[in-house]
Amino acid sequence: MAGPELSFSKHDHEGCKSYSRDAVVQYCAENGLRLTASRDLVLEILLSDHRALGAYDILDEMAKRGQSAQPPIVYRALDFLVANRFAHKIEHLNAFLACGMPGAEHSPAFLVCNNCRKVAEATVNDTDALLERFANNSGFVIQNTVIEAFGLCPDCQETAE
Amino acid sequence: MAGPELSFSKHDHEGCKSYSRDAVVQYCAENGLRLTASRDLVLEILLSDHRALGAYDILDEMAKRGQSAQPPIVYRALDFLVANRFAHKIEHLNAFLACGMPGAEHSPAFLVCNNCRKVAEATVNDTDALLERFANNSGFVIQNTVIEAFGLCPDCQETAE
DNA sequence: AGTTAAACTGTTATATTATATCAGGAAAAA
DNA sequence: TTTTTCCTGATATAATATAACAGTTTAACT
Repeated sequence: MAGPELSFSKHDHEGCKSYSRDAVVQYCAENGLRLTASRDLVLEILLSDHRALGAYDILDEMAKRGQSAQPPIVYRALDFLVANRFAHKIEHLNAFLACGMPGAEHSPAFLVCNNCRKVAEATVNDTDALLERFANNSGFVIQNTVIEAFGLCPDCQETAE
Repeated sequence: MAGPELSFSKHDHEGCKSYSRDAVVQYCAENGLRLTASRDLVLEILLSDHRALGAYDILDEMAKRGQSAQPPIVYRALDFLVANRFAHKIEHLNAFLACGMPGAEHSPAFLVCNNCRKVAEATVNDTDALLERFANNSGFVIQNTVIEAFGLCPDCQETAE
């Protein structure tokens, strides 16, 4: 397993955001995808923190920014972002976050803080291999995986003490 | 990873059901838990197949059996069954299934068929170890995991051909 | 047994998450 | 410039899940 395990650490988040957004813009250009205004806005909101946001949280944030919209706008944007791996859904929370390696073919795994909702993303080749082995034993063919671990991030462990 | 990878194979399902239900009854007796009528009914419905059912599917089935009820009845029963590991939730589907090793302390992983919704359950000590290692690197403490793989079971692969 | 406390049920209402549908507009392709 | 495709805007509604509260059953205690 490998990945930019930065989410829980202090880091240059402005750089982090612009790096990710640039990657999305480039990927769209190379693949004939349209990063329209509403998609870009939702992406921008997700990129503002390494935290999982519900669709209606995003709607609230859009309203705060003077760009209020109806649910289908957000869900369509999220469908686009998730389909192209610019964002991921945390199934257990029905919440979304921006991807750490936008566009790249990968099977993500997540560490999600139960307290602050911050999320660290990693790729999970080894875990995948393990699931693959189990699947092969049963003759099952895996198409996609959901791997989410919940617990406490370093900061929230301290707070709890 | 190990587990009773029977779900996709033909097997003595009557035996399978009664084995599981007996295990639940015994566990409840040993731990002062009450398998009340509504909990038992929901368990019975879940045990009828190795398939994930939505809460409202369960309500429909209760109605068919002349035991119609309101949503809170089912959600409370599911809360009880899941809290005591007699059932699990497939997060990606918002659906539930009976546990293959009721009451036993375990971190389950699932293979879920996208076509027929059948589910095989396994325990994932190795995968857990892997997530643990990643978590430890980040100073994250895992409390629980969601591991779900989606794809095609052997039968549905044949059908698709 | 009688009393109390705890846990469970039944019911209504409502919150939360997500999608169907359809008219219209912008962008790209032909 | 016409056509087609994709995207938006808006309304309505579907699907999933919980809050709240009165009443009942069960268990625990005396």
